[in-house]
Amino acid sequence: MTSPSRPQSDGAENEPLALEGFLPYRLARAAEHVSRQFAELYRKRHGMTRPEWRTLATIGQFNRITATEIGLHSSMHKTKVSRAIKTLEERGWVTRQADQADRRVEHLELTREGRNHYMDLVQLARRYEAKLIATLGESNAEQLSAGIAAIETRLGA
Amino acid sequence: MTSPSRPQSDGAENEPLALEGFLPYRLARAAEHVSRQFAELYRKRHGMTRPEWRTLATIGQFNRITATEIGLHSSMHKTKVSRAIKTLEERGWVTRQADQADRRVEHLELTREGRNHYMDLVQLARRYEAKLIATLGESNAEQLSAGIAAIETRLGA
DNA sequence: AGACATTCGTTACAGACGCAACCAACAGGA
DNA sequence: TCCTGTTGGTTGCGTCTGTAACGAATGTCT
Repeated sequence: MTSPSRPQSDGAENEPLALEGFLPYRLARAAEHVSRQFAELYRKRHGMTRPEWRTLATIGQFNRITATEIGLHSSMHKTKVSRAIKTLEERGWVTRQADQADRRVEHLELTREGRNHYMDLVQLARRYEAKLIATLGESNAEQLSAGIAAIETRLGA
Repeated sequence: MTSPSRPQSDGAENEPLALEGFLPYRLARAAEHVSRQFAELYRKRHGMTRPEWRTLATIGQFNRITATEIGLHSSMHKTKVSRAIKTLEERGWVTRQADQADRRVEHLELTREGRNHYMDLVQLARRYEAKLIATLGESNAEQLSAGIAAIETRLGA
């Protein structure tokens, strides 16, 4: 197994990189696959885009929330949030309420119709997640979750 | 612990979904963070975009390859690949060679300058990956890798 | 040969994206 | 009060993206 002409500790510095084994690439690919698959579900059923789904999910989770807070909680740029809110409002799923103390702020809530969609969407999400975990296997899913958790921990820093 | 009014197996069907605990969201967020962080490195150093990095990495890995094969290997849409090749060619990092047998096909190779950038890029990638793994901790990184592997296994299906 | 389907790669187009600039509103100090 | 800086949210603009359509070349079947 020894290879005198090239030390094993070399790290193969002059050899090509295997993209398929490169962790950032693998992570991106896996995430995109899952995202696409799930997005296809709510797109077909509710005609929503990814920013819209995240926005609706966040408002539904907190009942009453501002645009800035949505961005923070769902990791979206404020322009994405702004545009998602606009279309959700035009669709009659979300209402804006001016803040009396600070007139820059608008509080967002779901309409009855918006809440109906939200509740259906939550079921859809739970079913997809359960199916995903079942497909991967409980053990693999837990490893994945632990790995992501490590990244999340470093996200603040 | 019993709760007669709502069975425990209910799965909290009528309760809001915590976005921050939803696996597809967590995966997407983690991947985007890592991608952004790494992209910042090769953007600053080589002025490359993500599709360009993947394209260069794939050509470098195989020495001689066609556009379609690049798309397959790097999980990119053919229009992305086509545009990335175009800019890399304009930059003088990639050359095209017509296939004699099938004139639809073009074989791509790196120029000397392209290979220089590629080799530097590979070092950059290896360093980033090593730093990432060190940051997460070997154990967490291995769990992440195993979780991703489970998704990759299901990617063919 | 001829007709039809498929493949390789490019491009026109419409939609989505983020950056930067912006307006309106607040906050704080002089 | 005035001046300056900050914050919430929107919008203009250039860029990137995927869909669909395309031209050219090849393969296949009759």
